[in-house]
Amino acid sequence: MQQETLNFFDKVYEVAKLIPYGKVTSYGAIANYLGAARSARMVGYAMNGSVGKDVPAHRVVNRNGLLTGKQHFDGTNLMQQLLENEGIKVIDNQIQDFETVFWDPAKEL
DNA sequence: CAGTTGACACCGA
DNA sequence: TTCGGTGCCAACT
Repeated sequence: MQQETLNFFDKVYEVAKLIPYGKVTSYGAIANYLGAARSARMVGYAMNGSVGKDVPAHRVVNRNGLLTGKQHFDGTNLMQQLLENEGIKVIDNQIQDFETVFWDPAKEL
């Protein structure tokens, strides 16, 4: 029952909220699922307003599995702490076994 | 209304 | 192989 009245941002929020516990995805994967593979940057932009949207932005990382958006979080290593809290190994802002915890919306959905 | 920005991704040196 | 620069697309100022 999705309304196409949703903007690109809202669509990103919807997908982000679908990310299962202990899993992560990439901006490009979400953009690809939305049909805007070249708009990966927009996905990150959308996450900027994720606060108050119940969107687990900490589960969204770049193609390299690197916590590039960590800086946008409240403090400093909050994003990394959240991921580790879900069982995801993160070392120096880099997700370990990225392929193992990777969740592709276009593939799972 | 027009210009700049940006939590990325890809290509080339 | 590592580093740098360019490209894309929609939102934000």
